Amino acid sequence: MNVEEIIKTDKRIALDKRTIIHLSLVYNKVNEQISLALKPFEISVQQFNVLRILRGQGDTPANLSTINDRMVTKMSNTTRLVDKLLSKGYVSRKVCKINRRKVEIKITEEGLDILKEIDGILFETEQRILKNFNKEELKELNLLLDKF
Amino acid sequence: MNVEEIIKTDKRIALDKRTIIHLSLVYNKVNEQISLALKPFEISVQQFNVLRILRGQGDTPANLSTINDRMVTKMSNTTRLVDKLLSKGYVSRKVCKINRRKVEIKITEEGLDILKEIDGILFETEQRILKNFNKEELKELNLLLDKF
DNA sequence: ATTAAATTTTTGTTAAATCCATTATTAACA
DNA sequence: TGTTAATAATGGATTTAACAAAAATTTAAT
Repeated sequence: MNVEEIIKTDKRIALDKRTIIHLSLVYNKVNEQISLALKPFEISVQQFNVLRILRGQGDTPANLSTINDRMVTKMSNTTRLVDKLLSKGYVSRKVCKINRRKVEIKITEEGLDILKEIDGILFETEQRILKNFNKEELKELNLLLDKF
Repeated sequence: MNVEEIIKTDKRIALDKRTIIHLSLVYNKVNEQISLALKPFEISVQQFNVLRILRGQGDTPANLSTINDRMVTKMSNTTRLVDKLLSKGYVSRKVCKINRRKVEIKITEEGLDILKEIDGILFETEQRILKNFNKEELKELNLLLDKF
């Protein structure tokens, strides 16, 4: 991916600016491919992420703020994201007995099933996205990303 | 930024998966800071990008597909993005005489003025976002991003 | 010249994100 | 205990995005 070519400019862009544009372009591209991979399952990247978080929780039910924390997204949205997953039968929700302000959200068997299906496709997609990298380069990239 | 810490997991994540999650986290963080910097100007990142593209065009007016090309976003949105900028007086739009399907979009003086204002703030924001990088690291990062 | 095809932009519809206020419950504490 | 503050989640209103289809115009083809 060549930044200047994509945004069709002949001017030299300052390294800082270029880095941030570069990052956006790459993220867009990656996101596009992942959305596409999820499309047959009629699930959005966000919904998928919530499911993944819930699976990660094991038997411990998660409440909305926990999900929200792990998501870097806005709470008000998370409520409705969970609504969507609920209506698809992928999660269950009930009020927490100990603290009735909280809700306990758990992934259902159906949720686990669809995640299992998605896992394979997603793995392939990730491989494809990263096909030009060797292991060392990936490590290096992760180290650099840590600096943000 | 430590991935495992942010998404609060103790499991080891495969390098490929980790890279992609890492990228999303970084992008989100960056985007958040830039949106915040633009907020006082009541302009969205997308709108700002359009303005920047138009400034890059100099006197050559751009049509919608040109803008769209340089944006990695969907066309149907671009029309309405330009509508917004038009209503704020930052761009002008008229039908192209030679090919009446096309529109000619140009940035106005007001548009240039606000861009000039934003430039400074954005520069600071970029510096802040990248404060942990030295020049070599940025170059390295850009090289790695090219591999996507 | 007439019709079909392609290009460029717009519009309608629906879904998703964002902002801000509100409700419900619990915690703090004078 | 009663009052205020803090926390957790929800809901309404508005923007923005995504998808599909339509409208307007030009190009190509017979």
